[in-house]
Amino acid sequence: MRAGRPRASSRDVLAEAACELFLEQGFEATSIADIARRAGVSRSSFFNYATSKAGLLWAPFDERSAVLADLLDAPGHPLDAVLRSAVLTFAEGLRPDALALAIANADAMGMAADLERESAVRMARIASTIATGARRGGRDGLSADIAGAAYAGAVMSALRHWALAGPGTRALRDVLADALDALPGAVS
Amino acid sequence: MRAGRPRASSRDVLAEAACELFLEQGFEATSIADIARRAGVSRSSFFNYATSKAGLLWAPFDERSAVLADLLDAPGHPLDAVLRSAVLTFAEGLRPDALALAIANADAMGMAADLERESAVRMARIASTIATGARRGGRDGLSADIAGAAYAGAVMSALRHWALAGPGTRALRDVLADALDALPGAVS
DNA sequence: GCTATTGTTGGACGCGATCCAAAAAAGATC
DNA sequence: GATCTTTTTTGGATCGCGTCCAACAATAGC
Repeated sequence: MRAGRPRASSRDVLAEAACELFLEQGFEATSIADIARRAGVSRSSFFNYATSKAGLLWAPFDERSAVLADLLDAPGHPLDAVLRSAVLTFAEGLRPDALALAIANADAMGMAADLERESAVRMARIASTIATGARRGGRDGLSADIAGAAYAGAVMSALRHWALAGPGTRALRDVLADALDALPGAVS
Repeated sequence: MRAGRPRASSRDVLAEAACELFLEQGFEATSIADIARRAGVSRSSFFNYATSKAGLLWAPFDERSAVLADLLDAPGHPLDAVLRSAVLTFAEGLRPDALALAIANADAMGMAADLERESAVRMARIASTIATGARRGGRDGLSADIAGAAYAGAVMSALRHWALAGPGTRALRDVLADALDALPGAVS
């Protein structure tokens, strides 16, 4: 066992409490103190589990994004097939339950504006990650940027469709695979 | 002449003052009060010219984005050629002087993180705008999202390259035209 | 028990952003 | 030129986010 005081809660508990409150009062009207109180921890402790109110639901996504970056940082020339498999691996370990709930109930939660901001940041981050990978694969800067953006668009589109259809319906990986299949020919 | 008290400043003046301070002290260390003071207006008045500290430099870009949305909202089926010309029109009226300065001096200004966030939001917004246009042009949702993201990636990549090369070097429109030429074949 | 380690807690702080009522500066009307 | 209307400015108040820190609590290993 690891030494030290055990954690009093978990990020999932925090995220669940947050979703409840977002549904009851809306995103804006819910303060960090509210979330912490419902989860049974102090406001200070909230920041041991998440860096911000908006980032709380995106934590699983961000962790997988770091994995994606590592995959594309490995030696070897990332061809299109490598990019595709890396993105699929990224999606396989991804289980963004609370985030899916938020996407599906964005209007009821008053989260449309926040989701736009936060998903935009993630999309750009993935685009940049893939672009640097594509550059290492020999592409010039411009088409690498475009390819990265296209891949990132496919990822976010798949995430949204998967969440709207209900996470139980299909595996996120499969939805994303379909999206990646649509990549060639999307810009003709 | 229009009735009422005349404006005491302008957004450009505010943006210029902001850039100076960002270079001197860094973005984080510069408060809105600082910017307003240097521009000779009160802190309250700052919000008559910009909605936020981060948005100040992006105001010209946002105005042209609204124009782009209007162009793609016009009747008629937006084919690829229409998308392309709309995006070029968007860029022609765009004169983001302060923004270009910030992009070129992002490190010296300590604006890397902020630029990532703000440009991500703009990129996603353009992607969404173009995606809805592409949908109206007959594409299915998925490839419309991908095409929108690819176009948006080209726009932001062109903006960055144009700013880094120095705004006097080439017209933004021409840089963007090259980027749009790279669209087909970027995802092969 | 003692110590090292890890987490929790409350409080204080600065800043971004919103809101509002009061005041100031212009044109319009007579 | 006095008054009215319109537009903008201004200061102050308020709220919440996010950071920082010192004190305290709980666990493992010795």
